[in-house]
Amino acid sequence: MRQQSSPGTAHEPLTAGVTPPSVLDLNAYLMYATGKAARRRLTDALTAHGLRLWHLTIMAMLDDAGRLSKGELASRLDMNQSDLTRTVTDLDAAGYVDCARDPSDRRRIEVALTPAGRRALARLNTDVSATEADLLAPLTHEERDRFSSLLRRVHTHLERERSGNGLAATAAERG
Amino acid sequence: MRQQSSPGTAHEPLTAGVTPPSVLDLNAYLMYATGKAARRRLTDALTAHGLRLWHLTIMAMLDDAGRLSKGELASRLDMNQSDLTRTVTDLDAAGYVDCARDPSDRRRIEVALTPAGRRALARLNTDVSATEADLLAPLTHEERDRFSSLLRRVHTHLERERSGNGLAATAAERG
DNA sequence: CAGATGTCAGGCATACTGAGATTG
DNA sequence: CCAATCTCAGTATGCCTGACATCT
Repeated sequence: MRQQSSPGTAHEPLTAGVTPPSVLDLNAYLMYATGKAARRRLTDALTAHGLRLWHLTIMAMLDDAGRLSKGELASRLDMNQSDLTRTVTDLDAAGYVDCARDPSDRRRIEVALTPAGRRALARLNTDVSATEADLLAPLTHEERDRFSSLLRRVHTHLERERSGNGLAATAAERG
Repeated sequence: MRQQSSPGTAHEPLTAGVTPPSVLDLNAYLMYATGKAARRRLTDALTAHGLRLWHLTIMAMLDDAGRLSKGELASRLDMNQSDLTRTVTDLDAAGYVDCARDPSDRRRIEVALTPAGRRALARLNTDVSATEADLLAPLTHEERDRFSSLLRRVHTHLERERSGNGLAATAAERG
């Protein structure tokens, strides 16, 4: 898998649709393309369980953070409010989450995982881990950690820029 | 990693939508999320020029590879044939590409950039570079190179897995 | 009243599938 | 006839906006 810099002028034998040259110099394109592949694989793994990507993401977030309002969920996941409403409705119907108005501010609706939701998440975890391993197959253990760390910092950066709140840089961005 | 809410059920200081905890342990999610952000920024930069993401991608690929058939284009860009057809129609109407049947195999339609297309691409390049710098802002020069290299390897891996072309090794995948 | 939160309807872009036309 | 290439129609999901209701 040497093919780093110096694409040179040489037209390699052109082994079918292997890798194009300088479009790949666009990191933005690479991020987009690999992200697309990641999404596709995750989606494939989930449809077997009758779920979609956002279902998993929301459940994972609730597992981490506990009870969250719908607005917070949407904001933390960089997700649209209206889409979140629909998706949480699905999860509620499936019995995976529980929705309840915040008594102290009745505008807010707080969402939390149910035990059934936690069990479903545990089942999904197996497939997701496999997907993950598959995605990063060409990297060594060490490289995966480095990659993960860089990704995390970029993600934190983008997350912060999006929600527009100018917080001082935290340790997260320094990895 | 999996575990109900943090011991204190109380709301943490809640520093806005900064970063969630263990959802981020999913590299697949990180790849998806950052890819989404990359796409959004690229798209924003392009709409100012009246183009969409695929328009840029196709033109960049043609700039690299020269004349390509529609099928090859779709395959190299991990794009759907039918979507490619529509997008190339746009580019043709805009005068950015030129389509011609391959005389030696009249099923194939070969596409190439026109001079106008090349000029358009050059104009886009400025905005795309800015987007790129913005995306990777938190990384140092060195880190960007490392990140880029890792991304490239992952991308190549996924690309190869996808279209099990005449390559010997990877016929196994692609379920 | 203004502002925050959530719901709903709909538009556009992307991703995918399948039928059909043309050529080899 | 079969296979490859391309075109077209239609669907599903994701992403986004705007209108509205409810609550503070």
